[in-house]
Amino acid sequence: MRRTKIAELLRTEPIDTEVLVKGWVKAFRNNQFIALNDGSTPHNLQVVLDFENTDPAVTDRIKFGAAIGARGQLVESQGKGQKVEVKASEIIIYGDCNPEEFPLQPKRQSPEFLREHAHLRFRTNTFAAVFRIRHALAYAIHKFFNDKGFYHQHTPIITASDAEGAGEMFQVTTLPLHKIPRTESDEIDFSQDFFGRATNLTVSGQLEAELAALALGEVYTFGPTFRAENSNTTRHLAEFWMIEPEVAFADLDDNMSLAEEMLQYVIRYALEHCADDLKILEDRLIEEEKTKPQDQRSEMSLTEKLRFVIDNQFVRLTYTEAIDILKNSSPNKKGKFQFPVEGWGTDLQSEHERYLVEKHFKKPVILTNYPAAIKAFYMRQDEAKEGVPGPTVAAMDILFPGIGEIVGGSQREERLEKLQARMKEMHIPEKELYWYLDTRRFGSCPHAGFGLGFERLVQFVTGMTNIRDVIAFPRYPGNAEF
RNA sequence: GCCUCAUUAGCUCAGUCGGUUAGAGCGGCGGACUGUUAAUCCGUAGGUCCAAGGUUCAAGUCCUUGAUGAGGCGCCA
Repeated sequence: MRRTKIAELLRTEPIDTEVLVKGWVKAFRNNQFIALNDGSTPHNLQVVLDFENTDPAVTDRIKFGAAIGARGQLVESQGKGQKVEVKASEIIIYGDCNPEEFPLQPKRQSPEFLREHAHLRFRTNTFAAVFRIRHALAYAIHKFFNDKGFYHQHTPIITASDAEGAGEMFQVTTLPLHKIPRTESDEIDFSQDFFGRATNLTVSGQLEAELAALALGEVYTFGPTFRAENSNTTRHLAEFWMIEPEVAFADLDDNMSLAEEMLQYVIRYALEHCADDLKILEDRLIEEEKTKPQDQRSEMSLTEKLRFVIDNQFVRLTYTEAIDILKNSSPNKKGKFQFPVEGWGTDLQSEHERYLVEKHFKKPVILTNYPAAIKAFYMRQDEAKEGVPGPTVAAMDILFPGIGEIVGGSQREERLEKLQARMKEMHIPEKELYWYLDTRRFGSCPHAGFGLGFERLVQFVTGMTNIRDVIAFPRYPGNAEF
């Protein structure tokens, strides 16, 4: 007999048919009622035993966490709480689960504890919901771009360029670490290394994506990204997944519109396809809120927050305008900011970004046209503008409540001379990036793109406050377990 | 990397001013009940108080150092 998934069974409700279900025991009540979950849905199926006619050797093995199968008649439930249930005629034990040794318990456990048991946390309602939503978001991203005519590109994970300036890199080598070969001038002799040169794990697929965009028109990457920064926060990982669209013949406005449309699309997709999982996470957050003092509770529930983002346009304003708002803000005047807003030219602190997003506008904000001095070499240089004290670039950062920067992007500098001048200023060796500059030499055109931190998106949609809880096996300083 | 806080039973946590035998809820185990919904009821076991050193007649409690975890900041997606 073929196994029916619980999701399908609950969807079609084939009453009075013989079914076979398989899953993990979530609860065993009254020696009689098994709550069974197989991961296909957050909902459990109730399996009812005829306890008087079931071998005690079998019932003794029906423990929280055990893997079992149940064959029987699907019938209308006599109890409240579920429409249907399976009257079991046979129970198959696949895998026992000793409750004295199993770290999980049928009760709330802290995210910190579960993180230490990340190999088992999929079994919890919360994490099962998170990882189903993570999948749905990944799928929605591919669907969004595919339906718009974008081509998914796989960019290299091992790269020889260390000129991207996006952060510290992990070195990749096969040289023996206990006996590193040296040149005559006592430098590490990378000519003996696997690739014949120094290599690293990628910090961004952008530069390669640009090459593809300048032929295929509209492309995106969706791959792992590595940063060897010693970051200890709730929104940084050493290994994370990033989506990087790149569009030919697009300017900064097109870029912002694409990012906004994509974010709203995928959030709407989650609301439409993951309602039950979102409900679990929303209820979890409501419970958590109860432990907080009144003034620290959030005004909106999780789904209200998500609806709000898809129903409202993001605010677009320039860095220069943001500085004005911040300078005149009451926390700045009252000296409430830990870092007072000095003036034009310095980067915004996260408390400033949070003020703009969470207090002033109360919605996602796109900040644009940052000072050139604080942004990357490849961003397009703006024309001088009245009221703007210094040179700016066509950059944009999308800031979300609670998460901060979820997207960072720009229109790219397509003019060869301007790009070369900028690289010289920032001491980026042209020689290493000859291939990047070639796109500006041969058929260059205006183009733009951005990077979306996938885990930050998953964080926002699931309401998980720590980024380490939205990726199965997080990598961060001092931790590469599992 | 910097700052703050934490570490007590399997889990979540309480432990007063340093005082004699370290507690609760949940979970586990045993039993009762048998249409339950994190079932309920009764009983029961369970402790290297993070580690090392120090102060003291006396340390879970105070001090020092370290480890681990959390939150904030920086780096950024």
